[in-house]
Parts: sequence; structure tokens; C-alpha cells
Amino acid sequence: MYHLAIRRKEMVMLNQSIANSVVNPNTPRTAPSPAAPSPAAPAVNPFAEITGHAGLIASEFSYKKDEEIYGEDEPSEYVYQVISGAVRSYKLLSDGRRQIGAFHLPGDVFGLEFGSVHRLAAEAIIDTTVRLVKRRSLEQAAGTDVAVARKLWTMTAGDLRHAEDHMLLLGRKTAMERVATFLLEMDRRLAVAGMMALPMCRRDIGDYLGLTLETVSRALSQLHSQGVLGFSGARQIVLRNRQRLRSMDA
Amino acid sequence: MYHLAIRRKEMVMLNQSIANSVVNPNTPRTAPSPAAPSPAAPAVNPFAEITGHAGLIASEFSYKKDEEIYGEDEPSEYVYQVISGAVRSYKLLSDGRRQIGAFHLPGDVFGLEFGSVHRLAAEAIIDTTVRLVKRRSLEQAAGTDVAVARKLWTMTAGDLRHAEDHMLLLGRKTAMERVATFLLEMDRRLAVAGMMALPMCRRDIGDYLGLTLETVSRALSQLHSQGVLGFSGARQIVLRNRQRLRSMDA
DNA sequence: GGCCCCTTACGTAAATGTACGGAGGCGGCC
DNA sequence: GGCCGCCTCCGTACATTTACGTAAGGGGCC
Repeated sequence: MYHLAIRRKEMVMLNQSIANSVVNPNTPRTAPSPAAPSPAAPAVNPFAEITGHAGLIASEFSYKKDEEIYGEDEPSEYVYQVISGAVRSYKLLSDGRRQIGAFHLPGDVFGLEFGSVHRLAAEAIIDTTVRLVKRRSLEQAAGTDVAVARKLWTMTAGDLRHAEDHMLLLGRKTAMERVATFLLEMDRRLAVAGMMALPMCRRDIGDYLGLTLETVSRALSQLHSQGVLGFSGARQIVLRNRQRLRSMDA
Repeated sequence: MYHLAIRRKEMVMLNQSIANSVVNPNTPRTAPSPAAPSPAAPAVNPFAEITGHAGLIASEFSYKKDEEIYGEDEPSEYVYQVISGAVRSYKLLSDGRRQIGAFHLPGDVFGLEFGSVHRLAAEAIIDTTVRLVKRRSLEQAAGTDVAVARKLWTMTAGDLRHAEDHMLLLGRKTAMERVATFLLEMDRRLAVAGMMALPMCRRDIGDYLGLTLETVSRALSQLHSQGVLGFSGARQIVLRNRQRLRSMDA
């Protein structure tokens, strides 16, 4: 998996001078969309802000479900933004126990490191397309442009904020409080028309919340029986009582 | 406590033009040392690096044991560096449950925020003296000097790295593994001549590790009975078998 | 000497692990 | 194209484990 991913990324670079958009050869697409930096991109897009400032080249790339994007302690060559799909970032213990630090959804930037290696691994949860830029070119731009330097700091600070909140959850919240927090977070980040389609399975949720998949399932069932949420399939959830959920979130 | 702390900080600012060193009026010191930026300060000192680059003014300040330095969600006006003593950064749930995110020991910088408020509260664990600079002046310096901007990013990235490791601990490690990790971290950060003098009580350790103080005590007792560590008083610990401890740390 | 802080024993609670049954989605086959 | 069957994921009951809560005794530091 490791070597395969590297090879694919090198292909991206080789093709960059010819076309700014490259797709995973294993997942052919009928109509690859150009990924060159767009001057008209909205300023709220962190990638567009940076590439716009620094004139960097961004490429596209696709990963299949459960495909590794990079491994823990692997050299950090690229910074990524989710275009479509979903990604999990995680750390492993030697016996396989896993802690997912964050889920990355469309629009999110991930894989930005200060040092030269990735501190967490990343995998596509479902089929996923990302935009990517070389870390070195970002670093270079930050060395001359304070606006880019500030943006990198901003993004790392955002990750830190999430991690601080998550430490409180992992260290001190009950199982039900963790699930309530999770539902409100996902509702905020990916609800469309009051409904959310979770890309991740119960095990992923458990590894994110420091619980087992059974405990997550029990908590969701309890919330269902209390009428706090409704299901249309295990991963399609409608929140019916957000206020109640907020009161359960410690 | 809140208003008192604010008042004291304002005193620091008022006195800054007269003397760059101010001590807490409640904890008089016999020989306050000057805290003006020293051009000869070693480059490994993050504060010296920044103040050296930007010519910022740093002041000194002291807090008594258990005194609040700043509260959660309080405006972020200063960035701090521990000169002597120890500090805990933490978040609280509404019912009083506490998660300590980090301990700050001599040399450590804390209280650096990207946004305008502190996301964690900070308290002195024991009598503590800090060096402080205004956040605004750092921000200003970062706006013109990429080296300062990079340094701010570096420090936030260091905090993020610690938080990521700590999420793995809180979410997935057993009580014994957490205590082993803690002992190795403290050994690395504050051991002198093979011995460490912990500034914090068992409850602080528990709130850092997501455990109760009793569980921490039980784990330490077990390690003691196994000969992995020795005590000279509850807070003076000698590690007698670091290899064994590392093998317990998952 | 007094007061915290720490240790430790015992009972409890919360979450885990184990196991199994069922539903839903996907692919193959007719 | 639709039906069937398999396979993965999910829900749930029960037993177990781990860590917590309570309480009381002891020790070190001021």
C-alpha cells in the first residue's frame, strides 16, 4: 500500500507540467475537472487563499474506499484538501488499538505538518477525491509571504483547537455524552436539509470517541428509542431534538 | 480571582516603561532579576528568539500556588514562559469534571492563542514565576517578520503534536499504560540526576491522564512493588527500570 | 503537632468482550 | 433487468473486566 501510494503521487508530479489535473489510474473518471488554481475561488477556501497568494500549483487525485493516503511517520510531501468523500486521520498502538484524531470532510484541509513527517496516518473512508499541493512549495511561499505564513499558522491552530476539545471528550465525558457531541459535530459539518449521511462505520465512530463499536451502537439505539433521532438506514440520521442532545453533551 | 489577575497585569503594563521587571506585589522577592530581552540569550529559547528578532519587551510576574493565571474563554492578552515553578492548562465541564491538557515546566511557553481568547484556563501548580509578552505585539511582529510568524507556527505545531499523542493516550491506553507514559514524559522533562520531583498532586495527574487520583495511586503502588520505581516522599520518584516502563507504554 | 495528601481495601458502576441474530447492500446469475 | 444469495455491518443480550466511588487509616511536610 505504501509504495503504491508513493508511485501514484510521483505520477502526479511528472504530469504536472502537462496538465494540472491527474486522476488515480485505478479509478478512471469520464470527465476529469481541471484543478488549476482559480482566481475566482471564494476567500473562505483555505487552499484557494494560499494558492491565490502564492501562485501554487494544485493537482487532483482520487482514492478508493479504505485506501491509505499516507502512513504514520511517512515523509510529509503534500498537503491535501478534500474535494469529495471523507478521510480519517489516526494513530495506532502496536497491538492495533486505534485512535482517530479527526474526520476530514469536503472542504477540509488535512495532512499539513510543521515537521517533515506525518504524525497521523490518513485513509479514505469512502471513495474520495482530494486537491493537493507540495508541502515544500507552501513552506517556500511562507518564507517570503507573511500572509501565507499566517494562513499555515491559522490552519494548525484550528487543528489544535479541535484536539483540545477532543481531549476533554476522551478524558472526561461519558459514552452518551461523547455520542451526543459527535452527533452535534456531524450535524453541523455535514447535515443537508436536516439529515446527515454518515460516511463512516460504527467502528470508526468508536475509534474516534474512544469507545467500542458496541457502545456506540447502544448509545444510538437509546437515543432512537427516546425519539432524539431517527434512522433511515444505519448511517442516515435525522436529529429530532437538538436541544435535548445539547443538554446531554455535558 | 479573575478581576484580581487582570488588575495585576495592568500594573505590569503601567510599570513597563519604568522597569522591565515586575513581581507580584503579593509575593515580594528579595532580588528581582531583570527581564529585559537579552541579546546573549541562547537560540533554543523560543521567547528569546522572538524577542530578539522583534525587539519586544518581556516582563516578569509571579503567581502563588493554585492561583489562576487566566481563565477559559478569557481574552488572550499575553503569552507566557515559565521561568520557575509549574503550570497546568485545563478545561472544565459544567459539573466540575476537569481535563488537564498540559503541564508547563520551566522553559515552556504557554498561553499562545491564534484567536482572541484562551481556550484553556491556566493555574500555577506551585509558586511560579513567568516571563510574559503582549500577544498583540507578537502578532504585530509576525505581520512584518516571517521569522516571527514561523516561530509562532512552530510553537502551535508543538502543542498540536502533544495533543495528538495525548488523544491516543486518553482514548485508547489502559490506566497502567497512561501512568507509564506519564512517568516517562516527566522523566524526560524534569529529571535531575535520575530523580524527578513532581510539582503536581495525584488529582492533577489523574485529570491529566483521564483517570481518578485513586487509580493513579494504585498504579504507582503497583510499579513500586514491582521495583520499577522508588519513592522518597510521594512526589520524589526515581525510575529504576525505564526499559520495563517503556514496554508497558503500549 | 496539625493538616493535607496519599494509600489502600471493599463494593459499585460503567463500559467492554463475546456471541449471535438480522438487516441491508452488492454482485452474480438466471 | 430482476431475483437471489452472500457478505459485511449493525443491533442486542449476557458475562466479564476495568476503573470508579467510598471510606478509613497513615504518613510526610509545614
